[in-house]
Amino acid sequence: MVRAGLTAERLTRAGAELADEVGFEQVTVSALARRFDVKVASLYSHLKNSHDLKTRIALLALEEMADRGAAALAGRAGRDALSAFADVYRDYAREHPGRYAAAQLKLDPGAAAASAGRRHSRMTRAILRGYDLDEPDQTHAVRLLGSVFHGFVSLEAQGGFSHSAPDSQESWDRSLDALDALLRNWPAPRPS
Amino acid sequence: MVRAGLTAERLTRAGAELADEVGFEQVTVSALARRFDVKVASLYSHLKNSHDLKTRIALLALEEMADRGAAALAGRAGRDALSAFADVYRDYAREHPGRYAAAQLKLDPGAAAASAGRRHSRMTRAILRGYDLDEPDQTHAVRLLGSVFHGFVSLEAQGGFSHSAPDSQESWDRSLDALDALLRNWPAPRPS
DNA sequence: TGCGCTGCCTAATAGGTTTAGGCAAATTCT
DNA sequence: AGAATTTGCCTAAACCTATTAGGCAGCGCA
Repeated sequence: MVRAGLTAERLTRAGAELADEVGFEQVTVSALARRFDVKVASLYSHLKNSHDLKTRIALLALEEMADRGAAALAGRAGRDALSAFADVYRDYAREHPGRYAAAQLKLDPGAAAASAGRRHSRMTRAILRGYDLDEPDQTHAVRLLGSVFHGFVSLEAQGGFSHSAPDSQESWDRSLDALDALLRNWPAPRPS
Repeated sequence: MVRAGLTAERLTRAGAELADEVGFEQVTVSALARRFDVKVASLYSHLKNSHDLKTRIALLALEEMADRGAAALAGRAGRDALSAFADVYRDYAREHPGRYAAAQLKLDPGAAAASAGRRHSRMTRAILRGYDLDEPDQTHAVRLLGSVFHGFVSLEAQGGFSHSAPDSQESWDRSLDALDALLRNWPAPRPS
């Protein structure tokens, strides 16, 4: 009986591929076992449970996006950096829809702390170095940017923008123009 | 044997409550049957299948949000309308996390057409009447607003903004300030 | 060469999904 | 009212996923 050579890492990678193929929802310990031509129970020596698998895929996706983000930011600033960084999320979601969905998993505090979440917010903050914002406006802007990136990408993936003109690519470009203009001219809190 | 009086509508409403209580992921035909103290198979005269149930909950959530949105917009314009409308999504997601999650379900074309999706985009467009935007910028702005609303609310729900100052409420207010400023001063496409 | 650890297996339990077919309650007709 | 019919919930069964317990064989090392 030849051993399959299972490890948590290989399972996670295969799980990520599976997610991209059939959707993150359909990622199942059983399907993964089938893919390795192995009995389901065998996976439980490497994974705590199904949720553990999903969490690992989420962490992988967050790392991969962070890596791409870092590469995109290298040597860029201002609107250039903004655009390149934003495209990282959009492109990643298009190439790896299952992984992107995984990254939206609500992580428990332990996993969240071990995740690339901090890298993401640090990189977003780095983009703002090209603009003139002090705390706490910088944090507000980080959150706004994150919201736009995630919101646009996920509405687009949901099909929210399809079947209606103009092309969503155009809206993406113009939204980034708009964010760039906004960051260059960040408004003071309005008097309440 | 007393009849339970099941209907698709009652099941949908109960499913929505269940979603808010235990999370949309955990909404299951079995759990719903338990809640009505009825055998699982009985639900299949009212629901095509599990996916049908989820779709109905999603449609309900979209309708409810659209209703609230319409109420919020009545008699308001400009920044007031923007703020009230945005709060509809955020408040709804906080009051009804399971329903809000349901509303993110990717609908098949049939369901999407029958959904309140169009109402949502028409209302968002109505907000822009308080600003001076022509097509196609209006469409771009509609999409950007939708992205911010959904993105912020869902990152917040995921816990993305917790455990770090400042309060996410503040970022929400300032983001709306920013959007208001942006819409008042929507930039032309930058020369490429 | 044999010892032990590790990795994958069999077996079993529990719960969710879905279909087929039955009986009784509710509704309609005479 | 009583009979006929429709409808609603049930039993039964097949199948899938998740998870745990315990077994045996291969591989690494002495």
